[in-house]
Amino acid sequence: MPATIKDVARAAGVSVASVSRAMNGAANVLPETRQRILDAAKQLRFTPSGAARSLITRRTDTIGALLPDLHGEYFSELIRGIDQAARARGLHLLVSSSHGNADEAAAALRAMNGRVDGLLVMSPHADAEFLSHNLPGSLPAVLINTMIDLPGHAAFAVDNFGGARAMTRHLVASGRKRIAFIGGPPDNREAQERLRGYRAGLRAGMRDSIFDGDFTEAAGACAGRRIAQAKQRPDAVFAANDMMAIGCLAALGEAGLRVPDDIALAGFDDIPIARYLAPALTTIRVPIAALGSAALEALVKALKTPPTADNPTTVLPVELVVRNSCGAGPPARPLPPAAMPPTH
Amino acid sequence: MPATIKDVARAAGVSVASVSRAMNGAANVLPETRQRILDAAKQLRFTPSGAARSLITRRTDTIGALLPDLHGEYFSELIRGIDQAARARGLHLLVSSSHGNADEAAAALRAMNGRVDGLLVMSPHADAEFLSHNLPGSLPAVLINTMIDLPGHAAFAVDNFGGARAMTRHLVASGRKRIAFIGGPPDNREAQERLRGYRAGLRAGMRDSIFDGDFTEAAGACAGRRIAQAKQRPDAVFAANDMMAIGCLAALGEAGLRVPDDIALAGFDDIPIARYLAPALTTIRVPIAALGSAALEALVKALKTPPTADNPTTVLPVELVVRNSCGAGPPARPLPPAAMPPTH
DNA sequence: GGCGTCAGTGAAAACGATTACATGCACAAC
DNA sequence: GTTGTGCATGTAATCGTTTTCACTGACGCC
Repeated sequence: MPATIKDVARAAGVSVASVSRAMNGAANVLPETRQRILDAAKQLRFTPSGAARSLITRRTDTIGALLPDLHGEYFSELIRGIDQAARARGLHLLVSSSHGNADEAAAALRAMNGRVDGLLVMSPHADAEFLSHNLPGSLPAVLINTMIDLPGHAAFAVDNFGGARAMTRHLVASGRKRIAFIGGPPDNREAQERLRGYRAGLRAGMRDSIFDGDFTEAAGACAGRRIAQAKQRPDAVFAANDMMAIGCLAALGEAGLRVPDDIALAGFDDIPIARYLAPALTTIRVPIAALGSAALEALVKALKTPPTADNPTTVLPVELVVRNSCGAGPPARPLPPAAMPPTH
Repeated sequence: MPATIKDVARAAGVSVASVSRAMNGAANVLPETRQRILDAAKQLRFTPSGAARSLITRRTDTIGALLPDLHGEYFSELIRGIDQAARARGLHLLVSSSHGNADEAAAALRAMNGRVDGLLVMSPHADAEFLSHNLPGSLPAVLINTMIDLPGHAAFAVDNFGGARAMTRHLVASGRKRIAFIGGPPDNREAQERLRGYRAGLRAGMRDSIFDGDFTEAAGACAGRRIAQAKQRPDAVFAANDMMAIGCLAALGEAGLRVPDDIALAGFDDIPIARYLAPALTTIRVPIAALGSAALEALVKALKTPPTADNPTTVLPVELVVRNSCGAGPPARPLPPAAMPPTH
């Protein structure tokens, strides 16, 4: 049972009001009294209860993040970006993840009520109807990587379409004639956008050639094997994400194909592994951490001026990173980058 | 302004007590009344305030995690393990990270008071004195990766010493004669333990050969260059973590040395990149996610039976993963693993 | 000396839930 | 008819803060 403000008041021989004033640095407290209170507080190891405080102040200094999954690089980077921006603002982070179905997601959403000042929502279940039914009260929320437009809520996404189109055009421009595409999960928004971008990037007259995938390495390997055995073998493969490109690379290697000489390979995401592969993977760099930061900044803004009527979905630009796996990259192996902070 | 329990009570024509009972599934509520209340609640989109509720129930169903840093694989895996165990227990996660100094860490700790039921602490500042001064009240806490023994708190760590010793012994056993070690930051607990393990693993009579490092890729490259030029060149390098091994590998390659023929290379951590390097990196697999899960489980236990007097620091075993970079691994490139869940 | 000003402090009302206790009612038993 | 029992419901206390308002002296001014 931690000490309460009453205990401190009693110990210092003052009222709880004075303790509150002294702790929060209000001006109108006699220096001597303040010192007495502070001493008592320190001795009792008093820490104000966040629950009680936020009940009355109606602020929690916490923002909630509803995330789909905690696996892999993507999440790690995203939460890093969010945390960085949050810390700069003195905000805490309440995370909730991996909701198998809409009901779980709804429960998570409701559990956040009264514990957070705003919400960052990135969930496959977060369509307009879901949110309008389950968002408690008028809690400010910012949407991440969802293509829906919900009035009153800002939204951020990555330019999956533009990136995929740029990559496809790059492969076309470097002389590849038959470009295969390994797709992501059919119900995944980002996968859909990347597929769309791939199609848009093909030159008029080029036939598309699509292999099923699900963003996993195993799916990439499976597609790679099929590609290696295809009658009219493609001379380039564009995987909808880097993990599938990795799996594909292994399969192509097993089939005796050389990358990039026999066949070019490209991915999407630029996960850290990408530059260490042999050959280093040409891919699209996605500013995941920036996505998180931008979303949080927007949320903070929405916290101050609640009802921003319009909500343009902000699309963050991506960057084509050309490495060796498509034959057009720098010849040498990558040099180590500038100093990085220790990992742990 | 979200609807409160009073609004629901008024709408349903009952008292707040009945609303509370209906919402929490208490038995003694007339089915008809309950339905009326539930309807009103749904229509008003009522969600109980977490702050108010936890103020009176003295439970938050949330645990706080005080982490040193959010960079890289290590954190990502740790929080994944924590989250997984937490979700299985119906607990939420409040994360706080990157405290440059002890004061910031203390502030973060105090901010958690009243918002969490227990604490997972992994912080360079978390020594016995810091905790006994700043841990609010008698908040249950579990320590991660700190070597201190704090009465009343369970602690978990990874067997850095045993792992480093096992790796060194493996290199010795495979015939390497001069084994160099690239160390981590001198003030880092884990780095110290790994260095100790390296020394313990050398055969009697072998001289140790230590190069400074700081867990970054750049430091590994720097050490690699010095190693390549050494008068009595080592025939094996053991880097205190994988990132440094990666940097070292690049530097050795630039110097014209072949791994593992001219020189063996080993790392520590088994980050995902490790198996994709050319050659694939021999390393020590660290069960980071399991570390997080185990710590959370222990915390949950401490929540139920508060004052467990004894607190043996539980050391989680690590695993030697032999790949090609030390010359003793399997010849082929790794096959893709079994299916993995999508990353996003 | 009476009176307004002001600074320091305390008393008490919030905040939104839970829950112990009281109340009222219906029904059965005597 | 009185009383006891039990159930559904309401009343009010409670959690630990912040904050408004009232109070008390001290002080300066006329």
